[in-house]
Amino acid sequence: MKAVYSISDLAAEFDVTTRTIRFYEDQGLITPLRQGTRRLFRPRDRTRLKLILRGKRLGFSLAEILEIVDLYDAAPGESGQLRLLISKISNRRAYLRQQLQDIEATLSDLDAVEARCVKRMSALGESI
Amino acid sequence: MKAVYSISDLAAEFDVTTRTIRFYEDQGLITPLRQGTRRLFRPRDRTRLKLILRGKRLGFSLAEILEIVDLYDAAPGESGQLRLLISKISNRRAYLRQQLQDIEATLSDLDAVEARCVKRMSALGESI
DNA sequence: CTTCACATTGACGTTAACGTAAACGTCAGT
DNA sequence: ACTGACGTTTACGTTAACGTCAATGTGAAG
Repeated sequence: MKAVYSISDLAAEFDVTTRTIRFYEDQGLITPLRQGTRRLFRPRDRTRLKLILRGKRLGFSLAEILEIVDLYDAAPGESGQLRLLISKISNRRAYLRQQLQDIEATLSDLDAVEARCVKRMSALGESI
Repeated sequence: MKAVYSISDLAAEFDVTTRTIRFYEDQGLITPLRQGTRRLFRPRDRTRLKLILRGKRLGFSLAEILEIVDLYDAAPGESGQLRLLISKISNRRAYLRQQLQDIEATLSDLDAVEARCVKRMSALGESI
């Protein structure tokens, strides 16, 4: 666990292009330090990137992902802000639960398809 | 459960535009019947649409979704085809399992954020 | 017959999320 | 001093998944 990473370090580790990482910075998703003109990524930035990619695998847009990762290090002092944050979290949870249902439904569909498939194969007298 | 649906029936039921449905037909995702020039959607088409939208919620592209829904009513006779189908199913399962992990990780993250949040509120002496 | 809601096919416009190319800076190694 | 690997910004190109007209057809109701 290094203290700083170059842009190509992270690109290699997470299998994205440097262009992608710069684009994420452009969109305000990451804010690496600078040493002169070069970007310096701290562990914090690395974590952010990891979260971004996780969000992408779940099909969220970058705008949504920005909202989500911003939840993580929001430290609002006022109680109105806190209430808003909690409500956002609740919305996000509802969405994720829907996704869970979708995945389970799909997995069970796949089970059925595969079962038919195996049956058909054994009918053909084939070994698996 | 009607026998046939108009395009706007389905659009209303699933909260998409007719444009979207026509686009899906264009991409070969649905193939409704025709009565003259008009589209006639059978329960089969309705089910397909439902599957498509489920795929979308999981962040799949239409191309991927086409592959997935095609798994469902593939009835290949030859054993090579069957083996291929089973391998595709297995790949899909792996992807879905990754998504499950992502969702669980995110949910647990949200738990942590919320806990911090609640703690902060109680420190402010507020009721929830 | 006309109106009206609903349908059709084109065709161009739009947004997100990068890809790609150009033109250039910088720094360690030989 | 030169090369090569790595970095930078700027800017135009691309693809997916529709949106948005426009022009037109069609069937039932008044």
